[in-house]
Amino acid sequence: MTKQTQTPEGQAQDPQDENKLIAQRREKLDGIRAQRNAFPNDFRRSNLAKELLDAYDETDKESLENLKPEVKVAGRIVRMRGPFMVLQDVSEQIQLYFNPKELSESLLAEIKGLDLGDIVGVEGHVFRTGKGELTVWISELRLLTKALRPLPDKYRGLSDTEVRYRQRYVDLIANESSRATFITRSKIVSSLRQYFEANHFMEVETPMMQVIPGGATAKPFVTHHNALDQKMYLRIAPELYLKRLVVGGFERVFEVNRNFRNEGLSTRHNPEFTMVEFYQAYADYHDMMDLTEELFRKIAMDVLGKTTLNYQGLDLDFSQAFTRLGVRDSIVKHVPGVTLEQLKERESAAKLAESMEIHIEDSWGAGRICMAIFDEKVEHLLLQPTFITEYPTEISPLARANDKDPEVTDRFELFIGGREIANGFSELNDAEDQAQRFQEQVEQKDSGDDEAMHYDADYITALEYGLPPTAGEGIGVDRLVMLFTDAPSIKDVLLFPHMRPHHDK
RNA sequence: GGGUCGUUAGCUCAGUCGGUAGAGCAGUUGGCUUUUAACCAAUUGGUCGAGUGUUCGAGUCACUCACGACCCA
Repeated sequence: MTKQTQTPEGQAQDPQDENKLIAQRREKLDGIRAQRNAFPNDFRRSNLAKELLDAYDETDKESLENLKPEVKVAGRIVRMRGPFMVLQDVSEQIQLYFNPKELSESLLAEIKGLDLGDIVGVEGHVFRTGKGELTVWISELRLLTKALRPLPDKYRGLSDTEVRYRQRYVDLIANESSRATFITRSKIVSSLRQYFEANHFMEVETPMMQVIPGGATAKPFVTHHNALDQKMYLRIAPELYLKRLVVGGFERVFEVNRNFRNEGLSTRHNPEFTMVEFYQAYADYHDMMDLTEELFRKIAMDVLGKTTLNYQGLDLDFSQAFTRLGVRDSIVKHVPGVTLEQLKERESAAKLAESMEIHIEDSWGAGRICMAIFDEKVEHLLLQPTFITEYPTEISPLARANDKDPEVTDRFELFIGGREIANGFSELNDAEDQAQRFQEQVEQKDSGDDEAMHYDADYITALEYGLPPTAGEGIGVDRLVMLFTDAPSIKDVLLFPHMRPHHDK
């Protein structure tokens, strides 16, 4: 918008901040400014690079010489080699060629003044070079935007992870693999939407800023509404709002959006992350598990064209039915020497946890102790897609208790590659039971658990109007994308991951 | 929060035992002009993350801090 280096007096503000490469480019830009509009916006292209590469894929050199298709392309110059340049647009890269002997002096000067990173509009005809590469023979070229900063290494790209995350725009210019990751992410989200829409789910948007944060056990971010002089929270989950909508009669709803949890950062956690959360009336958690399998297969087919993939060396197959296993059964299966009997009573479960050096609290029941054992000993072993079911009621305050065993709920979590990917359950739709469970959460909060839930009176009121028997689920989109893009860190699938700010600049 | 490793030119990286800071790419100049990391010749470019200390002398050793990566909790 403004010329950063120039004060009104024309003095350089911060000369030592400018390296020589940038200074040279600024000089070129000043020269252009003196002659004409340096940032014209009247060039319109006729074709994307990929359209041309596809259209003439099978056309040989001679046929192209007869056709001489006239085209206009636009994009960023990412490589120069003698009379050749490579232009990169959103779709692909295409080579440009100029013959210095046939060009006007002014056009030759325009080309000579180009730097890597500049954005140009080109007119010319498509031909094939001696080596067979489809190329646009430049007859006209205009600089559309001067790039003031040099690009990373043309061959090795940008590998500094910190710069890749902080300056994603540079990463996207320089690294094809990064572009591919985010294109895949977009396809996955699109595929999700298609699936839910095809199955008569309605997409909705519910509050991201909430007065009572609910729907999950997590620490929220706190903010403040000035006009209302009111404390507000960034949502930790949309769950309670989505179920209000099912009460209202929207029997199938879904939302793809951000949640915010005030936790540490890791290769699996970002403070804001994307979930798709969905609810279906007249369905139970078995239906949700079936739906999940179907959804994963669709996404795999849409994104990869097959139902198998390799994640960080691990072969995954979504075509087979996912294993379904209770929490206790999974412990018995994966931890040698543990019996089902040991896990049923609090006393024996606590003893077992102690022998494993797993920290437990006095207030915890057998179920919660089992979860601690599961988290420590089993979760990371669940590599192939596995639904773990029978979550204890004491840690599932929004889930429907099992009809036969009220100590556990009709809930599941999906694990793939040793990580939690999804969480779903038959919803608790008994308003009185829900009120009591909220009350227990409040007691836990009072006794120091800052992740425990608030009492949401309006949600109870909604349930009192009647929530039809419903099941719901949330799937972590970032972790899903990690699987499909073989990304080791969540930061690789977030365009702008949260980074600690630099202080010394 | 703890541990390990990293931070050197615009980018990617070397830098030996503590003794004048290097390469490739990018840039500049010239040549070449249907190349493929184009090529040939010449050449510019450094607050060695920040700071303190040890030393005659620190990119190098010690400590503190910042940021990042990985592992652990």
